[in-house]
Amino acid sequence: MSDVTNQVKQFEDVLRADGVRITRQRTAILAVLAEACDHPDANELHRRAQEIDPAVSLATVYRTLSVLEKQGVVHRHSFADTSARFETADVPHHDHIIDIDTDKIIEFRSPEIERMQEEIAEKYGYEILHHKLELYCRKKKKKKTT
Amino acid sequence: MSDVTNQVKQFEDVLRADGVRITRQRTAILAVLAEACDHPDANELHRRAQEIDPAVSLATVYRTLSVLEKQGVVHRHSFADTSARFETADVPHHDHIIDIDTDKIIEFRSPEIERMQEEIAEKYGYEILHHKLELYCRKKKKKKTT
DNA sequence: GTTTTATTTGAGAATGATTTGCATAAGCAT
DNA sequence: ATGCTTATGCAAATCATTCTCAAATAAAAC
Repeated sequence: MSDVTNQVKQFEDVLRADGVRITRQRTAILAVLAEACDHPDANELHRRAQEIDPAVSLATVYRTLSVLEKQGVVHRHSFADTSARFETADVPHHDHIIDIDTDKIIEFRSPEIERMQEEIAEKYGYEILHHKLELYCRKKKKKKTT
Repeated sequence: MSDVTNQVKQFEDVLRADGVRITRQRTAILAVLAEACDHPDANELHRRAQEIDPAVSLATVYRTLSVLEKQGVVHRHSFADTSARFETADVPHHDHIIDIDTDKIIEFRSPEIERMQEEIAEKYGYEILHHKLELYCRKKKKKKTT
């Protein structure tokens, strides 16, 4: 059984455990999310989901994404774009470098930064539920600048 | 001369230096931004600007905010809300703790975290143009939980 | 201070993303 | 299979934001 199929099953278990019904369209959307290695927006997810099952409407994509976000299965991002972008929440937490020229997104982890975040929150009497760290960057030129 | 008046003049100088015209409505919007200690959205800025000068339309607020952002006079944020929120860029850079229960926003600085961000970007061959660090938090209970 | 000229403005229409109402379809516990 | 409840599709509604265009007005030139 492929990783994707397996992951979809895992997601479905999480949902079922919370009384969320597993429908054809939700399975299709979960499959798309599981195999996406980028950060697609609702429209793109809709396009991809329809390749698996044409009976998926855009409204359902939006509704499903909200459900999945509430269940903690996906994360919603709003980078520089106007539309929200999504990714599965199963991978270990990471933050993002956004290449402002190419829109390419690089994921990175920094346990040290996260430790410091905890310290800061602690200082103000808060606990962190989640956080967002985005570095908007440009490739460094090696020699002469353009 | 009040701090606010003074700051508005400073902003105007920056704009003029770039050939941006100083209009009644822009002055009003700058004044509102200068005295705002929260992070208002365009609608709220519009409401406040109209108290100073009723001849400020919402479209102009949006247009002006775009100009000001381009000039580096304001920063645009998109926290959990749907609408963008703004603050003047004159204060030293800082990041935000967002209280998810009360929506209250606390500003903090961490030169150490910023140093680490630089290291990470460097590792990938990038230079950071700007960044965004947001901690979505909840107040810690002292004793028993609710 | 008046004229010139390019910008800026207000009002509302247009857009794009996301949500919602409602009648129908379909999960899932029994 | 049956019934109850939730999910779906479609289209209309919302929300934030941008755009169009004629009229107003800064700043520059006289």
